[in-house]
Amino acid sequence: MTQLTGMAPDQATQIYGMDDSPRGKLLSAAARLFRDKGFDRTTVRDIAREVGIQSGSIFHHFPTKEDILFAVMVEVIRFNTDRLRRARDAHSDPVAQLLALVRGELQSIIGDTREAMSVLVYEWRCLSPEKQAQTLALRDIYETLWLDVLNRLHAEGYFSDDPVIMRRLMTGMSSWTNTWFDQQGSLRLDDLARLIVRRIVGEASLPEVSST
Amino acid sequence: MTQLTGMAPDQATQIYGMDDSPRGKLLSAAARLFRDKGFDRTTVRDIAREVGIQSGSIFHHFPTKEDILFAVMVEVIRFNTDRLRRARDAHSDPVAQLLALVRGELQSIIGDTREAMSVLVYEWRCLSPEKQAQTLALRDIYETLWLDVLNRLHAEGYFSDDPVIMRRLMTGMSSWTNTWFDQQGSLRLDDLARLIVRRIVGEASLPEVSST
DNA sequence: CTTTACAGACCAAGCGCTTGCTTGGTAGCT
DNA sequence: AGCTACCAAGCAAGCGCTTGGTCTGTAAAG
Repeated sequence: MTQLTGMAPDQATQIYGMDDSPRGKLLSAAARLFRDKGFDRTTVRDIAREVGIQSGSIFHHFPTKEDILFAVMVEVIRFNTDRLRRARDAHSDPVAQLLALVRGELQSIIGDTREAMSVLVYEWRCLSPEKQAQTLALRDIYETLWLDVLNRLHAEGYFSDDPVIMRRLMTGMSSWTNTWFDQQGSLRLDDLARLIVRRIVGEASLPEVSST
Repeated sequence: MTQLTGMAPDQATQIYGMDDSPRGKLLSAAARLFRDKGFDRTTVRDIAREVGIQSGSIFHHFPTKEDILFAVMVEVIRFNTDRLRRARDAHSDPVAQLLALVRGELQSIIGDTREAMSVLVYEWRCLSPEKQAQTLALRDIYETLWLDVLNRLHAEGYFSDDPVIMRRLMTGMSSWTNTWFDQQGSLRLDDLARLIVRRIVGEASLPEVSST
């Protein structure tokens, strides 16, 4: 009666980028719990209960609890790097590209992958140094996407300050939104994205139409 | 031989705003450990070892481990609210006031109280709901300081967007600096403050002289 | 078309260790 | 005499993880 594969245990509260295999469901549940209670306060028994199996059965899928956290992080970085790459490639104008990047990042932070993203920010130090290094390598790819666009904007005179520092200020603005942005509120994600871009390129003309 | 009061156990690595009483030393050590390892991964035995006493003796000063975390947070909010109030009162021009606030906040995040401040951001959910509410009340006072100045700037036409949202973007930029700012690096804290203020009020004239 | 083999998904029980915290008592200062 | 600061020992609970076994679906072998 309790084969996980064949049935929907509670609701299929599944996080984007994670499939509906036993492993994927485990990752979705773990991501949500890690976000809500933190990695350390989440027990393997919690995760097991959420998915509907015994705590010991977790270790049929992952060697350690830390590996679950690691898998969540790797999965979400990969997924969002892809998303950002697609968003950028949809435009040629660098301002439009920056707007697309911001929109994509906001989507990941307050949209479909918000659980896993906030885990990425807040549970970083729960990883062993080796796994931290591996995650960092993936993050570098992600950051290169940003710096390419920002460097071009800088070269074309859209702003005068150091692009690296501008990116850091943007990261701060974006990642903090997970503490206050209300999906139901009157501020639309797209408007917020424009607001942030305007902090960087000033009141220069922003394209009117929006696209994915 | 091991009375904590009468001797310096390691070095007096003491955090601003916390005195050199047994309680104060405990809080300083705890803040640093909480920052480095996180609240949950820090054991009362860790804190005790750092201070040079037995783990059980901790509970002569605090009823529970959570109360240590709570005390760290209350102490640092109080200290930094005072600092910001003084910074604001040193100026009458609203742009200069905003700059002073940003400088003060950066000082708290990457300067003297950086350990305790990052605990405030990252270990928030380790508090019980009641204690969270108490801390929130203190934070409201802190935030009112900001909104008063931002509202005035808004009214005087220095920027056109919602002051509340501007403050949130600023909070993000500021708090994120604790992940990247290098005290030894070439970027001075004061320059960073000006950079941030310029994101809000644009290229409007910033005062040249700096003051505490 | 059955039989046999096997791997993936899971259970029931529990081991060894760490954790926050308690208890009962002592040393020194005022 | 009493208070503050501490020690030495240890308890109960919870933790990550292990072990040995069961069930089920799939697929090749006979």
